[in-house]
Amino acid sequence: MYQEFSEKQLLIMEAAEQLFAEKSYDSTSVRDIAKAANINIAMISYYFGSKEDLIKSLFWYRMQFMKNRVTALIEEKTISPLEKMEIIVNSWIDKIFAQQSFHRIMVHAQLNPHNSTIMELMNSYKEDQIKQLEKIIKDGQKKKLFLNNIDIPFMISLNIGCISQFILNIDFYNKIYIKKTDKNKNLEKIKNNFKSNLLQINRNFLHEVKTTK
Amino acid sequence: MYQEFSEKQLLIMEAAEQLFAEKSYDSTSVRDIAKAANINIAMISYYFGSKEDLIKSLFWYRMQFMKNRVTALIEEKTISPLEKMEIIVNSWIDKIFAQQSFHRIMVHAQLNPHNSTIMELMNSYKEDQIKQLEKIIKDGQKKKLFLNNIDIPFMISLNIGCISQFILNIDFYNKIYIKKTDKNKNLEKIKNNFKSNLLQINRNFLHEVKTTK
DNA sequence: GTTTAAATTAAACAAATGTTTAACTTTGCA
DNA sequence: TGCAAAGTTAAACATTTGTTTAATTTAAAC
Repeated sequence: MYQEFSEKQLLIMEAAEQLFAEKSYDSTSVRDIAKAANINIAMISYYFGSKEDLIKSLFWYRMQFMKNRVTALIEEKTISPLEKMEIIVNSWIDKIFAQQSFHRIMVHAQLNPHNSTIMELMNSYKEDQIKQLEKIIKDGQKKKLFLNNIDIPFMISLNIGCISQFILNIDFYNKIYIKKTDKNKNLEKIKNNFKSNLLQINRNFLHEVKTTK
Repeated sequence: MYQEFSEKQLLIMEAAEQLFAEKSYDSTSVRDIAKAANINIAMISYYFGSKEDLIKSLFWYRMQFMKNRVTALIEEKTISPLEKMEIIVNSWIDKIFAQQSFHRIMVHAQLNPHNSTIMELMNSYKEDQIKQLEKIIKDGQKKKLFLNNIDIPFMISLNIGCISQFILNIDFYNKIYIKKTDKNKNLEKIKNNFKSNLLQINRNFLHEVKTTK
């Protein structure tokens, strides 16, 4: 199932995405979307069929970007399992940072699943993520680089939860940083800082020796 | 501002809580609540004034339970900073596990803030949590037990995010555990397992030496 | 320039929403 | 027993919701 979207459709989808992220799907009316996209209400039904089909299209569209295509990387033999893990975690952070609005909508959809199509898209995405990390960890365990008693479900909820929480409260944490360091860190700095922290956590958990500083 | 609730009010609030957690505040109609609580629609306005005031009351009621009263613990001199940190983190996990439905509503409210009263209740709760952890960490640093360059905002998003993610997807992770260990762990076991994992993470991050096993 | 399809519009539609009304039952107390 | 307050009810209220209609404009093809 491949789908192209016209410019007009993309315009509507992007207006809807912003509103869904701000006020949730349920609290956003088609009239809100029409106003934001500067189009007539009827155009939403005309182009997508219904409000429900609009968010389905949005999920389908954004998921293409979110999905990782890293099966080649995982099989790669010149890169160590630890480096692979770091590449995966980094790509998670990059993608979620790049798609903050959509990520909010995803969290919302996960919290209150009201559409099976969307759930299926998200579950397949989640399972992909888990399989990636799992393969790498098991490979590292086989090579005696990682501990054997790693709690993989925990490790995944640790990573996903931590990234998610940080994104959803980025303004809040930025405010704390300003209060502490007395200067406004820009987003890129915050992101890199976050990355190195999370990677350190993962290395420790996998039993890499801590590089004291 | 102290407030008591009658049995009837509690009945309505608990029915509403369940529905809000399942379908979100916006997707739950007063008719849904009335049906679930087995009362007439008008009773919600009668007892609470409005649907909005109902959820405000619910927040006020549940927040009393969520709030920690541990200032005494923090000042306590016979308990080490590390032990204090573990007590705090454990109490977070216990409380969120005990109030899963309400916790979902809190996450929702955080994602889509639509009421300033609720936001204020939640922010004061969040700030309390942060101050607790911060005091303990700074005390540990002064006593040379913890590293000095601890990123406290990161550590908080790590803990809160990880707990939150785990709770919201507990069915999902339980399914993974069943697939892996081939037996259904009960909730208490899962919780204790989660606790020891998260505490280990925190100890590592604070620079405690890893207790290899 | 005419014709045909696509795009756009304002208006209307039924259904669902939160809240209020006004009538009634029940309860507690003198 | 009588009475006032509290509790409860079904019905009605005005809005808002997503969607459809039917008419009109725009665009492209011949």
